[in-house]
Amino acid sequence: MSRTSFQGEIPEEQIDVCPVTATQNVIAGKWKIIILWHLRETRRFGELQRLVPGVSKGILTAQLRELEKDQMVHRKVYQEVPPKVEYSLTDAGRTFMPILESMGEWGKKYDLVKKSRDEIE
Amino acid sequence: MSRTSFQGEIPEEQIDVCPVTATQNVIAGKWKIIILWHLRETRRFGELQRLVPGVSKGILTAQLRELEKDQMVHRKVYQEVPPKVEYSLTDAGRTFMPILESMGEWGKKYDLVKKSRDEIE
DNA sequence: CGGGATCCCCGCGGATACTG
DNA sequence: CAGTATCCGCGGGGATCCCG
Repeated sequence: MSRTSFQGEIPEEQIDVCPVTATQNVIAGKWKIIILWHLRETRRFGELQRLVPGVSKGILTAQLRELEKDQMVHRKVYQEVPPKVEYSLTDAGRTFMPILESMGEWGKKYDLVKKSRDEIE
Repeated sequence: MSRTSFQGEIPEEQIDVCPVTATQNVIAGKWKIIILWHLRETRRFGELQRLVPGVSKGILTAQLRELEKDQMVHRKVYQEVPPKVEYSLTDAGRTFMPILESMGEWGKKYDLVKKSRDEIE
């Protein structure tokens, strides 16, 4: 009777066995991809907020904290007044850059395709 | 009638000028990446549901519909009983495959790094 | 300047039942 | 087999206020 598993039930050991899903989990979050993108270069917090249009402080902080926890982003605090914090990519974050660049390239071409199709319709 | 000028108005499509964000919008959705991944090969609906552990029929359908709308996935219906539907990648979907493969590769290495760090702590 | 703490909302995802 | 239709809940994201 306990042999049948319900939808949504996944054996613990099989969670994240798929590398693609593991990656998905890291970049899941409305702003994470664009944040990582702008972190090609070291950025200060306020700078980052200006670069990512539409995000609020609170959410930007939250997403950065998660990226930190996932060891994608490094946070450097300068003990001075007024406060200064710099965000940069970790090693793991840097190895992800080629993917982000590919996504950028793909996004450009995808946009062109979509627009040409929209003109037809 | 008073035609409102374009001053101050931002055309919808210029909001997403950033190609990376455009890509983000396409793959946003809990299951889309792993779905696309399994669509390297043409798959039937039920097959897809077995390959993506944890997703329900309804949600799987919804995500596939969105991918269809974004011209990433093609849906082929065979008019027969019992019903048979095959999903495959469109041209746009196929051009996205290299990125998914990179994500898979990255996910493997990322997993190793995380596990080695977890052992230390 | 770079946050933390709260409150709130809505929309995504999940469960179940039904269908051609 | 491959879906719809419907209800529901939860949590991610947003707004606002406060703070060192």
